[in-house]
Amino acid sequence: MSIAAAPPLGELETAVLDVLWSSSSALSVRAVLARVRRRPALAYTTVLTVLDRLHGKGVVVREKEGKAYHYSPRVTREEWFGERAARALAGAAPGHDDAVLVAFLDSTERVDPHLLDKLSALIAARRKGKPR
Amino acid sequence: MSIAAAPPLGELETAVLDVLWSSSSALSVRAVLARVRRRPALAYTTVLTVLDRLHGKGVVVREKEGKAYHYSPRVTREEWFGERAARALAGAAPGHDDAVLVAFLDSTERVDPHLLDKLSALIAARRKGKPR
DNA sequence: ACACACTACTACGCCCCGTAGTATTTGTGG
DNA sequence: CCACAAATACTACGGGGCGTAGTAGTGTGT
Repeated sequence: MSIAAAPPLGELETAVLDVLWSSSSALSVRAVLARVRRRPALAYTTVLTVLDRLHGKGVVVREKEGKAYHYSPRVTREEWFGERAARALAGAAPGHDDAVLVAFLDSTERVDPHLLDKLSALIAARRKGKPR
Repeated sequence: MSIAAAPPLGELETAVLDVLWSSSSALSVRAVLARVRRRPALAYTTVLTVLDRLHGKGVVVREKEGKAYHYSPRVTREEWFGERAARALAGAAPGHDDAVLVAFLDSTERVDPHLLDKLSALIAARRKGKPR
């Protein structure tokens, strides 16, 4: 479990989420506002709305800290992207042969040849780690 | 090369693309209309518009076949999904450590444990094939 | 040349997102 | 315990994409 559905996010939403990911602790609206560099600067309420929507989507959690809410991501950046990639791969075709995987490897290699090495290494390690 | 940016598609657009992928040959608007089962049935022009937009996005190609255009996907379903997954993985973090990959493997395993086996096998095969 | 089929252009409502103003609540200092 | 500042909640609006489709234009066969 972990991520429900990972809804597609807008550009500002992603930027805000990125700010949260970059912080080690939960942030208030004002803190997020200060860290999102935009020209011209966003209104306080704009950031509030974005955080609220993110909260509504279940992407971030919040808790009252004194008088203000502090927001933090519900999943790590790694989980977020990892989940996305896995979904893209698995959602390709339920009955799929290996073609999708081959295409995936092709694309991945094109982007960063080292990724494949890391992947196979990690898979191997995982097998050793929990050989069920 | 191959895919430019892979824009996000709507639900109907995906369905239409799916019809094209399911066909071995290029299809006319009417042919697509016949294969997209919807209740109530779509209008001819609706399918036309969707195909036109897909064409505008560079997702499908078309060529005149007699008096009508025949449409076909520009990339295979495998390339499409493979590219998506690769992008999701690589786009995670430019300076990324292995955490994203680990998360990716976790999610993948959760969805279909066999995928990991296939992946490592394919990577291994690829190394043999072109041991550059 | 004319009918008919196909394409191109135009349109409209809905929903999401960026953006932000206004109204309401709430914590805290005095 | 009350007023006030700060934060939140509610509301809004324009733009863009998408589902949906009507109407106008164009080409081809007979």
